[in-house]
Parts: sequence; C-alpha cells; structure tokens
Amino acid sequence: MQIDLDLLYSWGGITKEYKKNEIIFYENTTARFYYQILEGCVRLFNTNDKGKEFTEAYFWCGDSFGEPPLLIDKDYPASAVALRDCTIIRLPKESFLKILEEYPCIQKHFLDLMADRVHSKIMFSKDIINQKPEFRINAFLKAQKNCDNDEKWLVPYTRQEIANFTGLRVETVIRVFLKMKDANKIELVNHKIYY
Amino acid sequence: MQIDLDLLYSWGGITKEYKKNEIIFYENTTARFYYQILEGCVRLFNTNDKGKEFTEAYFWCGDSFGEPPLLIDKDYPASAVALRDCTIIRLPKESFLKILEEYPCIQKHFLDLMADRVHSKIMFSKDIINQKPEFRINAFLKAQKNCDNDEKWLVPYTRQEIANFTGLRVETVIRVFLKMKDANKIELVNHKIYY
DNA sequence: CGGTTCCTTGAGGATGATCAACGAGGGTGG
DNA sequence: CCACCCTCGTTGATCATCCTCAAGGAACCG
Repeated sequence: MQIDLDLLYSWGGITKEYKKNEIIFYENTTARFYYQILEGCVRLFNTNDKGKEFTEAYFWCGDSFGEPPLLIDKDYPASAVALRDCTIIRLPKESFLKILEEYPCIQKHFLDLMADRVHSKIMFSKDIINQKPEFRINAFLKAQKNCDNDEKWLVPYTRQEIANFTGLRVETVIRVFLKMKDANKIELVNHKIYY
Repeated sequence: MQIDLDLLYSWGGITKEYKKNEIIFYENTTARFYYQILEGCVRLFNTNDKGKEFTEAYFWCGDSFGEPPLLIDKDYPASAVALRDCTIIRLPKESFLKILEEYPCIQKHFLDLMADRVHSKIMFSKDIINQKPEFRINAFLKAQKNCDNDEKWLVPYTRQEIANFTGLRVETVIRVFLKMKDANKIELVNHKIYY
C-alpha cells in the first residue's frame, strides 16, 4: 500500500471505476493525476508505429503508477489500461506534490520506489537487449517468480502477454517453451506453464 | 551539481582519483558508497556471458551515479568504469542515507532524479526493444541531442559506443549510417557524424 | 453449442550477427 | 620526416534465427 487512503481523500482524492480495457491515460499526454489502485490490475505499455505493443509493467492492488511524469514535468511515455474492472483513487498532481513536501517519510517511500523501478529497468534491459529469446524469457520468468523457492510455479501469463513483455512474437515464445520443455526447464500441463 | 561539496566533506566524503579504464564498482557486488563526479566521465554498463557490453548510461562532471542500490539494499546491476582520468567524491552509504533524512530538499532532489531515470529508461526501452536498427539509432541520437534546435550536431560518440548503447553491432551501426546518409538524415564529413 | 480467446504448426523470407580482412587517421618516438 | 602502433572505421560473404503470414486446433464460458 502506498499512501494512506484517508490522507488521499482528505487531500482531494476521489475513487474512479474503470471498465476492463478502458484506457486510464494515453502515451504522450500531460500527467495531471496521481493514481493508486484499490482494486484490479493495470498494464503500462507502449505501442509502436506498426501497432505492436510492448508492456512496461503490470500494477496490482495497492500499487501506484504513472508518478514519474508528475515529478519531472514530462508527458507520459506510456499508456495505462485496465486489465480488468478496476477501482482507482485519483489525486490531482498539485496535491500529490504537496503531500510529498509535507510528509518526508512519504517522500522517502517514493524515493525508494523510484530507485526500485530504476533497478528493475536496468536488470530488465540488461537481460532483454542483448540476449537470445530463451534467455529473455528465462529472465522474465525469474524476475516474476522473485521468491527463490524451488517449487514449480504456475506462470500466470498467456504466451501473448509474455511476448509483449519480452519484445518477442507469440510464435517465438511458443517455440521457445517447446524447447525448454524438452530440456526439462519447464513443465507443460495442458497448455499451462510450470516454471 | 548534486549534493553540496562542503556538506559531502563534512559528512565524511573523500575524493578519490581513478585512472582511465579503472573499474569503480563491479556488477553483482554490494553497494557501499555514494559517488559524485568532480572531474571526468563514467560509464555504467553490463556485460553478458559472451563478453558483449551494453551501456546503461554515461555520467559527467557534477553527476552522481549508482544510487539506487544504496536505497533498496540490492547489489549493483551494472559495473562503473572511468572513461578517462576521474576525480570522484565517495561517501559511505550510511552518511548518504542520513543526509537524505536530514535534508528533505535533497531527498526531493533525488526523488526527481530517480523519476527522471525511470522516465528515460522507459523512453529508451520503448524505442530499443521493438524496433529496427535505424529506429534505435535515431532514438538514441535524438535523446542525446535533447535540445530541439535544427542545427546540425556533431555526434560525440564512436560507432562502437553507439553500438554498445543500442545493443547493435558496430558493422550494423556503420551500415545504418550509410543508409541514413543516402537518405539525407545525417551528414558524414570525413567519418564524423552530423545529425 | 457458438463464440472468444488462446495456442500451435509450417513454410518462407528478411535481416542482423558473425567472421575475416583491410583502410584511415592520429600520436609518439627515433 | 618516417616508421610504427593503436584505435576507429569499412566492406563483403555467409549463416542462423526470428518475424511474418496463413491456417487450423484446443480450451473455456455464457
């Protein structure tokens, strides 16, 4: 959980409902609000000229998203869409900045959050840029699993979603999974992936 | 300029000299210090298993670097190397964190800095991941030029450096530049690139 | 059942990576 | 002034591989 809900409401936060697939904000538009998820799940993504989408991140209940442009006065570098029906608290940019100013420990919280984002972006780009498809997918899965136990883990993403995260095509993802199965790196049980 | 020098010294900062090509810290090691450049230039980069390098960023006089791991208690995701002889102030992690706590406006400064890093990483990955070589190089050059004037700008990077920034190979970079010249997108004057 | 959404397979083609040489310029020292 | 070295740039040929396009199959849900 990011900012305390009562605090958000007292500073002018309002809850908004978004339907599945509804766009919350568009790439290249001005950032006016701080968003924090009460319920649901949000995808941050870019679209390139050919319509291919690249997923930057998913955000879940309790997460905030789209903060950097509020802090540095730039347009959104990505769009945000509701992955399913969502309830989200929205706070005007000015109030958000005031809160940061007012509460150093909240400011510290966001500093740590941003540091973590930078860190994971670097981890990610390092894995993604140079490497072969199997390496990319492995890196993605490892990052998602995050806990280190050896239990097999049911991957909660479709092949298309993984393709969008890794910058690959669905067919490539499917073929890599077949190879990984043959090499005993994953298990496939009626199309479900266990890593 | 990041943190005031007198402040750094009073909190236990010391200046260190690094020779050209000297490593300042290594990937996958523990972060113990805050670094701020007095003189020189630093490259942050990853190496993959085949020895290919990917450049995350360059840092110049006045910049700080390698802060995120200090804040989130993780190992460095990249190595830092002196691009030329450098003078750098080094401050123990604990002092750095104390300063942030003590001076909210410095904390805010780093919050903005991290937000900016996240922003540029997203801009970057969006351009890099999906796109063709020419698109990547264009995106890189545009991001570096940053000021929007139409003046031709002498690109201050070697082809190899651009390759390391974009995840391409030197030969590919060279061939793209040839194509771009033919299309009048750049000028080449005795091997120098004007964009 | 009918409609989605997701998964799978095959064939073909484009394109970057790779490898191997060579060229060009700049600096240094004899 | 020349010889050498070192870094950077250039070119061509070959190859592996991922993308593309097209089609069909499987699972799930109302």
